[in-house]
Amino acid sequence: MHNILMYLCGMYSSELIKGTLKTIVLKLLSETKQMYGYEITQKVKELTDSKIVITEGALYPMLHQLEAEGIVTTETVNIGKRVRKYYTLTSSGEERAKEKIFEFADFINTMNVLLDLKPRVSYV
Amino acid sequence: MHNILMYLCGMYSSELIKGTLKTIVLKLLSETKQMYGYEITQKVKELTDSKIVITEGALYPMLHQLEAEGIVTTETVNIGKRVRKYYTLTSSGEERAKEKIFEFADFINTMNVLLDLKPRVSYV
DNA sequence: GCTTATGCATAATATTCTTATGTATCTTTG
DNA sequence: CAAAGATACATAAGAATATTATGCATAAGC
Repeated sequence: MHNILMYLCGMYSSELIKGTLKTIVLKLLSETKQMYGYEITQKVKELTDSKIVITEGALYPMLHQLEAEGIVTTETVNIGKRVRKYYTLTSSGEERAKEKIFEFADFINTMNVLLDLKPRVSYV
Repeated sequence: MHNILMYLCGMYSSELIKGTLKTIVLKLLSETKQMYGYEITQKVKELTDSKIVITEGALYPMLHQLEAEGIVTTETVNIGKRVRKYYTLTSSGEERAKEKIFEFADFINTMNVLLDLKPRVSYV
């Protein structure tokens, strides 16, 4: 279904989203301090009107990777009989988040030039 | 080298570029009517100050795929004893190019909201 | 009670790119 | 004039990153 409708029913062809997951996660964590996986998926869905939907099969391995790299630390909390795993940026993680967001803003500007889109994006 | 320097020496972490190759190629073809592969790699390098460098290992298979899908047609031209393969958008290819560029502009806007970047990008 | 939502996780597969390799001609430069 | 670099195509092996499918378990809504 490669027509105008696909943009109304809330999906990008998946290849575009590829590569932005880490940036999105780091941005959310840099704003909210502490989030758990499921919360991240819902927040992204909400903020993008379901245009970007993060799958759990992509998110959880990514979070584990960030933890292994020392970008985030985790805290497991019991909610009734269920478990919630909260993720928090380390100080090096906050640095990494800034870099990633700056990089993305710069990338967008480059793409705008290439595709004749306007105007430029700034991240301050 | 995850620091500010990597943005000056002209490289994005490769995952960002992933997914944008088809959009870039279709955009260039929609402007220049007729281009050959090597020309595309050089044009992108030039327009982006070497920030985006398309590798041949990615480009040629993509062009072949576009041809198989009827998005482009090819014309082989002899330059001396060498061969050049020119690619031209079909009419359905021109339609596809517009869709892809529109989709990307929309994606950028969504990401801007998500990442608190401003302002919005418009493609008219 | 049954369905949906919440919440974690992993494995198999698909997609898309990088890196490496191969072939061949043309141009520049010491 | 020989070597190096640029031009021009192509494909294969491997890496990275995502989707889809599956699994388990508790909580909430109807």
